[in-house]
Amino acid sequence: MKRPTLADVAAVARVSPKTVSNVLLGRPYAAEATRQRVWQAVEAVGYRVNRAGRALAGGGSGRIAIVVPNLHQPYYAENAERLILALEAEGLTTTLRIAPDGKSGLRAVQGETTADADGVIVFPNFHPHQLGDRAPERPVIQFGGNPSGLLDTVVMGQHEGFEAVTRHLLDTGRRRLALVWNATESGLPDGDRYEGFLAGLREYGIEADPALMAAGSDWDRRAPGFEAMSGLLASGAEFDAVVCINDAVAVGALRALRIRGVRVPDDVALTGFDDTDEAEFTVPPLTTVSPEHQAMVDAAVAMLVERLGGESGPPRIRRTGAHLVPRASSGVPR
Amino acid sequence: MKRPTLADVAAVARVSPKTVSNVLLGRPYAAEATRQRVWQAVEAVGYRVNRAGRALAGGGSGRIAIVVPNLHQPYYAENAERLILALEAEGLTTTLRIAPDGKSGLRAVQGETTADADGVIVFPNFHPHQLGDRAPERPVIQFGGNPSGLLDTVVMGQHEGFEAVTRHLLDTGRRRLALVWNATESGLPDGDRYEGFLAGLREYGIEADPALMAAGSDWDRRAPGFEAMSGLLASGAEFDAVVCINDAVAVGALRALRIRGVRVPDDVALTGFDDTDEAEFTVPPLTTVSPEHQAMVDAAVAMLVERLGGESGPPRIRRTGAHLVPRASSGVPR
DNA sequence: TGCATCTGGTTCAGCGTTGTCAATGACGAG
DNA sequence: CTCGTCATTGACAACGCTGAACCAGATGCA
Repeated sequence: MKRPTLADVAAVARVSPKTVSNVLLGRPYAAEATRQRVWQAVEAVGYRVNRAGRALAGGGSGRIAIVVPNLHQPYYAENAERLILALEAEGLTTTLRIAPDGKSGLRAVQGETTADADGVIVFPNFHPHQLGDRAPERPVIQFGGNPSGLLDTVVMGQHEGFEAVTRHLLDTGRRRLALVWNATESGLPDGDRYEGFLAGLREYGIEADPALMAAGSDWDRRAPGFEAMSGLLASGAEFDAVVCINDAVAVGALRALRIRGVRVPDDVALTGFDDTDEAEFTVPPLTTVSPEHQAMVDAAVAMLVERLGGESGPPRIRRTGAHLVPRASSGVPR
Repeated sequence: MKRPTLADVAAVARVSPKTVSNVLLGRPYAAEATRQRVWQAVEAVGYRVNRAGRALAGGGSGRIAIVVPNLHQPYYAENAERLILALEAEGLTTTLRIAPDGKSGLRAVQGETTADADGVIVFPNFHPHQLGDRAPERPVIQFGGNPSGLLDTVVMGQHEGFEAVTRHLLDTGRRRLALVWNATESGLPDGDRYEGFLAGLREYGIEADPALMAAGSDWDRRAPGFEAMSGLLASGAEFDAVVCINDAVAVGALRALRIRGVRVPDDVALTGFDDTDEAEFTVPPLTTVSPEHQAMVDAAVAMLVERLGGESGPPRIRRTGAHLVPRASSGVPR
């Protein structure tokens, strides 16, 4: 009982294999009657394309590579899940590639490790300039991060999100806001998130205080969150709120605060960014910003499908919104 | 600049394409000198196999489908990551399939949605008897869960793990142990985990108390953990420890306890199972059981590779160990 | 010396699909 | 009535690779 092929369908529909192929691919110039016969025959024999054959013949594999730094961080896992489901809904199949460092991420984007895919969606962990100056041949969509001008990119509402969370803290009476950040090349915060933070402060006429900024070594939850927060506490700096670059870091920071006996939110308020599942279940639940992940996923998949459909032109940027999700970790002190 | 093919390599090595193929596949009967020439030529032209071609020709796609119910639950995400990396180390590529319910899980195992894979590793969320009575044609490895006798299965140390955690609670003075469980068909706890729990109690001559058992609706962290725990608290039952079926459930339970003002570990001890990343960062950190995930992953991949290598015979079972990871959530009350 | 066997390699066909291009037939225009 | 045109379909050759079968030369053995 072998798997049926195009020829089997063709025999039943009394047309040539090529015509079946044409109908399946939605090519024009196929009489309505033929079209129907073919689809019925497909049903009848239970045909499903052999991707390998199609790929060999030049029709594309229908496979998309999703490149993530890891899966143990909820942000990546949750969005990988959304992407896989959204791509499957488009009839595309997926392959997940783990690229822990910038180098492997780059190789994946450039096709070295993703040769069997028609397109790539990448969570960037490399610096854009490493891409060289020309775009890759296959469609590559960058999911989040700062746009480089080389790749189609979905940009989340980082600026407005951080502005909102900053204002929220100021609105609720906090005044000395610390920052727990990822390490950057310059050693100082930068990018849209920081700009949003500054914009929030500006509304209250407050200056950012470098003494209240701690950078972790990585985006991983433990290193930057726990250690950076511990360092900040040890420095003796005084603050009544902590803005973290993301939820993972905030979870680490929360633990550091706890160990030191600092009460959240009574002594300091704490906020994250991403609205991952775990944020709802920390103790206390974490105030965060929802970057509207589903909208990001939809935008990424839409751009990819357009590119696969032959759309050309310069790299595009799609922006999605972000909104504050206030929870107890930034509650008003008793 | 097309991608080089076998023929290109063959031209450089001055042999036939087939010989190149043989060398690449590690076939016997190839002179050492030829072998070397071929490998050098491969290097020289930068050849990498075209999987589509190989798959079409019957050589297998080298692709393994990993079937998980979801990725937002850390247990699945973390192990999917380990599996992907382990499989890549074997030169296999992976495709992740999300099967939220038993039905889709079943279809994935039976090949309906994983036709392009040479083998499958599945996190079971279906009942074994649904498989019918004959094993699938492709290698399928079951990762965790209860062995059915139909699939190669990696069994984690559930019994010993739950026995250990139960004894740990009893050793530290707890006496009335509640259970927050997943829903089963019978509505009562069952399986190795429950047996382990009972075995632990038995050592202290304590009977399990049905009034202290709460079943959630799902394995997802929110439903069973939070709701089941809330229900148990509302029932007025008295207990000084809570054994949860896994970390995710424990995280939900922790929140329910917190909301009710129950202190952990002062009023009640709380334990999980899985040793997911988040267990280390809850407040307080969660006592749990490590099922030695890496050993499970290694066993699963080893069995799969053996099967791909042509090994036949009846379904096998590989058991891995488990050990207690004591943390503050089961600390001795002050 | 003659024949079987082994070693190292080749030739050929075909896997299932699609692109190219040619073929068929109907139909309207001149 | 003939020809050109258009809509529709089919024949054929690839795509890159591997299995089966085969071949040439070297070796072993009686």
